[in-house]
Amino acid sequence: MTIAASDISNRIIEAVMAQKLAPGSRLGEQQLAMLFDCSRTIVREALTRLAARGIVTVSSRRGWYVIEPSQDEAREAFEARRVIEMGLIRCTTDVSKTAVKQLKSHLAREKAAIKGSDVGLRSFLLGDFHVCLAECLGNSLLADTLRDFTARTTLIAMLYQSSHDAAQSCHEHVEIVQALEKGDLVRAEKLMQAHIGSVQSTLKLQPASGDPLAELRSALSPMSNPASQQAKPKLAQGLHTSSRQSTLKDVMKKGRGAATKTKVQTEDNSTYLGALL
Amino acid sequence: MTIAASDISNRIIEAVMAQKLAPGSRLGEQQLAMLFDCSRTIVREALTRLAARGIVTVSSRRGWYVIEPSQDEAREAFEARRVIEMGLIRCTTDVSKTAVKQLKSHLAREKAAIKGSDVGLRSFLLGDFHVCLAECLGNSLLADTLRDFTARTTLIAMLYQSSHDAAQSCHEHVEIVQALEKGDLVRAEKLMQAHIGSVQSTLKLQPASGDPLAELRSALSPMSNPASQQAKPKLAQGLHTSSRQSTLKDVMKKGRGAATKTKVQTEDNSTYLGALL
DNA sequence: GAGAATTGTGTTGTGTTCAAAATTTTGCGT
DNA sequence: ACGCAAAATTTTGAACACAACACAATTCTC
Repeated sequence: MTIAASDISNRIIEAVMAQKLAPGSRLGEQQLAMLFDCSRTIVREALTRLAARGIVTVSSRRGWYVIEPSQDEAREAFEARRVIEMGLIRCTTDVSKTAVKQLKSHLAREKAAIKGSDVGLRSFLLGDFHVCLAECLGNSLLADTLRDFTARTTLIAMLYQSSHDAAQSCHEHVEIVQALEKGDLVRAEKLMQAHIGSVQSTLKLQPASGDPLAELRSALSPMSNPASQQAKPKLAQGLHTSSRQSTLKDVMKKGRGAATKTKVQTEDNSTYLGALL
Repeated sequence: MTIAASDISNRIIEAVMAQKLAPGSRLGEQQLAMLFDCSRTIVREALTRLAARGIVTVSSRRGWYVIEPSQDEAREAFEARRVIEMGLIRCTTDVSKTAVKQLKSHLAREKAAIKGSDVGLRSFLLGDFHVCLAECLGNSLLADTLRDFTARTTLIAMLYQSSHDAAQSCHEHVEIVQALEKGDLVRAEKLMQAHIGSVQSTLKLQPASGDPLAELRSALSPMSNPASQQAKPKLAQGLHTSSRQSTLKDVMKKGRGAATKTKVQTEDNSTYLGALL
């Protein structure tokens, strides 16, 4: 079977949740088309869907980019998640055995990922827990919504340099599941509120100061340890790059019709969007 | 300015909320393109967006249709709305003066529409109240989500022949706003729960019986008053129609390039998709 | 006359083309 | 070396053409 639009959008969502695509990353139609070996039409459909879900935006005749939520949007996203997840637990009457089993299985994977070295998988699983929770509580519609919102908050965490600890987050998940298993829904709700709040509180949100240079000033201030770099620039590195496109033009000039079947150097593309593979 | 994809999708959403597009309605790309005097490409983008939002589906090589939620999806949709709207009120600390003012203005429009004769406007406003509420409580992200969910429940109400009364619904809205104005959030939350529950409870959901013919049996049973027809077929009438397309083919055969600018008989199209105008 | 095969028609799926706009590069003058 | 302007390139926007498919109606066969 050939590549479908949903495959592409799913991969992009996953890459976002795995913090492999930073906010503001460029998603060129041509590059994605070459990466997935399909035509721009398919890519366009995938990106259009993602735009409707609020994960990417298109700037007219400039290109598609992963969203960069404003501070206000960040607040709304966290509030939305709090509303949904607390409401979900509140409207739950009882938690089935199979649900608990599934959740515990998920927790096991989280723990394994935290011990392991795959940072992307770790980030993905920590976010996916909330989606899984909604699914286990029997509402796939809310699960889908939460997936989008979780991807959004992941981006926010990247953008505002969240310093939240993975192990702590996982432990809070464990406690929530424990409360759910016991049927203590009130406690579960409180724990969830605290959990989301603790993630949100680690964001470095600037108090809307009158100084527009505040961000630059703090970013460019001399560091105590010059060897270790900040988190965000490291991630964005190699994603924004728009140089080294010598092959791109050559491939396109090759003629009509043949472009589709041409197996272009995937190695070269992986430099830009390898996060999706 | 020319027609944009968002215009089309907005119009479709509004038509759904106004019960002018029944579940299962066919949305032909060509028909919409002619109706909005644009190319299929634009229509396609609009429909793709709506598909991502769960309002329409595309059946491969058969066409685009307004969704027909299953009973399970109906349950999930109402539950999702309950979760979000109750959670929203629960997470609210105080309601601003301007918010109350906006809500009251909305209520006034609702009352006017109920006295008036525009059934579409009435239906739209009754649904839009919930979107407005989320917006007034300061979360446009949830407002957008609620818009989709509300459109969905509107379709469900059409599909399962909800017998809910508009005046009662409006009165319940009034009570909710009153509670919010007083700052009695606990009462507002309870009222909201009751409100959504009362709408949901009027649905004619079949108890999952072992008899697959139950629906047909009840639908085809002899009526006491043969003059008055059921609600749903009346609405769907003229929307599903696929005959009388004599002009469509002629227009398309007319030649290349001229199709875009051709002002085809809008009167004829309005027979099918006039709900969007 | 009933059923199967076939043809016809309409509709979406996908790739390609051309144009417009924005960005980057290049070149020139100071 | 710097700034500015113009050209070249990239990239999306939109239209279009054709292929693939589904459904309906017709015809053919038994």
